[in-house]
Amino acid sequence: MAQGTSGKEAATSTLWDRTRQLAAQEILQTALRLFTQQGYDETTIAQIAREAGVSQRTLFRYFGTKEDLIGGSEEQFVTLVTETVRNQPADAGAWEVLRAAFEAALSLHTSREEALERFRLVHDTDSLRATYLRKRARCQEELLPLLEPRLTPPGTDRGQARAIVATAFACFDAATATWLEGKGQGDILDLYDQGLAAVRG
Amino acid sequence: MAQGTSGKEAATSTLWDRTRQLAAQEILQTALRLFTQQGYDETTIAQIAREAGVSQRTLFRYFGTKEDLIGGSEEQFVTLVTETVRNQPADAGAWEVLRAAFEAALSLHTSREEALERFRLVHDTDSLRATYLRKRARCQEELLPLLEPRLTPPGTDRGQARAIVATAFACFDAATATWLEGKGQGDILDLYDQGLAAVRG
DNA sequence: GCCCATCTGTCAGTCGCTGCCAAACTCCAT
DNA sequence: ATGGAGTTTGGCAGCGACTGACAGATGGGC
Repeated sequence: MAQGTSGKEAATSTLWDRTRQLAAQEILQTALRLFTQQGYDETTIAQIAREAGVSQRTLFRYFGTKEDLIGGSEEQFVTLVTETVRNQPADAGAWEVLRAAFEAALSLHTSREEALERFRLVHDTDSLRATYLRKRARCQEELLPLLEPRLTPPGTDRGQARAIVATAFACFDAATATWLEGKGQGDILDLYDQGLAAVRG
Repeated sequence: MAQGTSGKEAATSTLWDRTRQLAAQEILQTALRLFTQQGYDETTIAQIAREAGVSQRTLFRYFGTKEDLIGGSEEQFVTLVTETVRNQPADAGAWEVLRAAFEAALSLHTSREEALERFRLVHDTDSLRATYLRKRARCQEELLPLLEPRLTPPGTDRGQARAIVATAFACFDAATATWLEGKGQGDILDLYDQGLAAVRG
């Protein structure tokens, strides 16, 4: 497909999978480059496929959706959040657990610059923002049963649990929005704490 | 286009506009009927246009997007919320004002059944849910400057204001979700109060 | 009745996305 | 290494949402 790989060190899996992974990476990098260069909506699948050296059909087999080309990180985000919550000590409260999950999720990004770029792309592109919000909503629903046993007043019902989770995510979103507005100044988690403090008096 | 209107009482505007409005209503009713009958994604624009007696092109001239066929109510929702907030007494606090806005928005629905049906459609259809969330986000941003002078601790900054607005909407969403889960039992506003109480408790 | 403005339908085209089929490829057994 | 089995790939045709352009119909003002 692309250049022949001269090196042939032993790999964990078959040569096929390695090629596959390489192709996926190539597609992803091309897509991200074009998105940041000329915008998401202005970049067509055809162009990405052409520049990545694959057919449109193959591209859609790797990533089922155009949004998936940038949404992979969101998928990671969701997975990491739920996983972190699951692995938290049993005596930790709901708010505490959620904060830890956000902290873990934020540590995914390699650099401030990369995080800023990606956040801005999602924040400014309507369709991407919509997809993110959708995934976030699903994540909240998944978190619900995990958090119910951690709620401090035992009389708390499902509806209230939902409100708590929704609030945590809302404050996280507000924090990232403010962080973006300030061009990446300060720490998102600090902004999250400040926002939550304002809410909970 | 459709049947000739035999009645010709004096109207506020020209006959043209009246015809226009009638056609729009016809399209809207047809769309809503088909959506609830066979689902949103399973209903094509072509089908709506055919059954409403207009061309696809005309349909798109009336409603720029398929989502607009059901999103009109959301547009109303957003408008009413911001307008209510704007007309609130100057000494009312942010939380108070937001609650009043939600209450006003909920009074839009004619009946519990209709509200239930529409909420469920938006809640269960991914694309519609995404569009609703997008509009909600824009609404939050518009509300921000209106609420900043109403925040009780004067040292509250923009980031914290954003968190408060986001939390209010999050709790409202949680309330509607819980309301839907309970098949419309109880009052959404009560659920909202309970959720917020759990958050701010 | 006539002209102008507006609206409407038709047509063609773009873009995201999917099903289908034949060719190319990797892998394994012989 | 050779053949067969299972995957993967690319090209093609097609669907559905949506848009621009053009020609024709329609209402309003004279």
